[in-house]
Amino acid sequence: MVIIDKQSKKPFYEQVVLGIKEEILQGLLVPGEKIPSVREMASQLMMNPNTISKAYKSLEEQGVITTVQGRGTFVKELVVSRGDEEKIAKIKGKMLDLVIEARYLNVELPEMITWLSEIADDLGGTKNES
Amino acid sequence: MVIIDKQSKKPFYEQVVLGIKEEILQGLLVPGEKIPSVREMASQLMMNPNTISKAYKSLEEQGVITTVQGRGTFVKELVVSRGDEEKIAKIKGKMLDLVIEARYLNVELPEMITWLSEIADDLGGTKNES
Amino acid sequence: MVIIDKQSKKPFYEQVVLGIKEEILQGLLVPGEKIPSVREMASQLMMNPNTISKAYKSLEEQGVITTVQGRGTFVKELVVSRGDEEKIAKIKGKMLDLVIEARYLNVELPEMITWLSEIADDLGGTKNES
Amino acid sequence: MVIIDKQSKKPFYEQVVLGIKEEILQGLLVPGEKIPSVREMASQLMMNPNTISKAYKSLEEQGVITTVQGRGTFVKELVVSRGDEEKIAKIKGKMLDLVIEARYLNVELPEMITWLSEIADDLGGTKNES
DNA sequence: GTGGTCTAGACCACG
DNA sequence: GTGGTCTAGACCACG
Repeated sequence: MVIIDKQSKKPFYEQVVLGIKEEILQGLLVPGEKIPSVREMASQLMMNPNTISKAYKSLEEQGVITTVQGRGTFVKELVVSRGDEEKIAKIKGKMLDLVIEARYLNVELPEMITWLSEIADDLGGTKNES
Repeated sequence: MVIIDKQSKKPFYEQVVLGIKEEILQGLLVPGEKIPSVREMASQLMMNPNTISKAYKSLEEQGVITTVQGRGTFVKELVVSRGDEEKIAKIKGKMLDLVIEARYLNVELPEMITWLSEIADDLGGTKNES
Repeated sequence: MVIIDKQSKKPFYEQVVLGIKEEILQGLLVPGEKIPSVREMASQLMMNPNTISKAYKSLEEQGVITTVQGRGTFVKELVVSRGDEEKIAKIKGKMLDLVIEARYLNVELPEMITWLSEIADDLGGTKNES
Repeated sequence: MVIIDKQSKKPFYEQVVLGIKEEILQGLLVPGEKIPSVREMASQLMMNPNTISKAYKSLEEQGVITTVQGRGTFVKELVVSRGDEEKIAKIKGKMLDLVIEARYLNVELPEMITWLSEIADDLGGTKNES
């Protein structure tokens, strides 16, 4: 169940997108599985259906889910193909920003590596076999 | 010299803030050193002085630089004191988001650790001696 | 309702900041309560929205209010944690300045203590129960 | 000897004005005493003579010192006559601002009264007899 | 409708 | 010349 932080600066729809991706990586959602309809999800999370719709559209564009008219929305096979070097560069850039901010909070490299490992554990190991 | 990506989603003033913090961590700017005036920086980066002013204000609030009475703006002594656990938690959260996105680009943990190390090198190691 | 003294040397946005803090301490604004939008406040006080925005930003950085995704701005739970000795020292310094000026207006210590008490009363006593 | 904090936000000339008033209240400077010339003071404090000049002008307008052409600058008799209710109201207003800020740093009334007493002691008691 | 960002341009105090 | 404040007005993302 995706959790929305209403206090967060991150837009709701982005939180939904990331939350679903996280559940897939964790194996809580498996390929082929049906996810709640826009309206169901909206009422579950107490949010505006438009917001959920926006999130689902984004996930569909990213190839993470697929919508079948009148049937529902389903998790797609997780195929990740290395390739978009531009997107990877962006992530690296964001990582640099995080490291800069962390330094100013007196957090050093070894600790950040520990964080990474913990996060990777949370997501179910390097290889995610469901 | 701070570089601004006019295409980036990140606000200009935040890019300036991060850019200056980066230069300090790299030792390119040292405590006591004068940084360009608001107007100079604005013309260098082809931006409005108000935008630079906003960045400098933010840096001052964060204790990174200090402004002296019509004389200019200076880099402060770098004192980082562990403490703000709330901010640290936020960074951890952003790290999780990055890892999720990275996974979908087929980037795994070992590679991200390598990135971290490279970034840390770029910033001059754990202890930054100028 | 915050009152702005257009004659004052104190910047408008600082007056707004202090005015809102005062209303919170007085219990006129309670945690969770929505405060007027930037535009509303601007038109109420006959000021430019940018000025109000600056005040709200400052209050948010100070942890006094919080902004929620296009929904508005809300008063945060009032948590004051002793700690920033540097800021406390600054206030002490300002108090010294006030005492010096007061002396030159023939106002002595007992009278200033009376003022303090009156002010504290106005703010609802030591413990402010809403 | 007046001390100037070059880091302070308070204008240099105001620091000089307050510093001299403080020394008079403390009895370190007594009526009739000659204070250093603008140039002397400027070199002592390592400041621009224009800044000292501005401070002396302000003190003269306030009736604190008097300048005799070719003779020098002297401390005047300390006559404080209650009267300017407007100025007193301003000080009260600033006191309110200080109390608000103090509250947000978890400093309560009794502590502020202690501060006041300490400050009054530093200035040589309620009645300053030299 | 909400706040966030940015530009343009003006005026000000300080040194 | 320096930064600080303010207005006016524009455009944007989010919900």
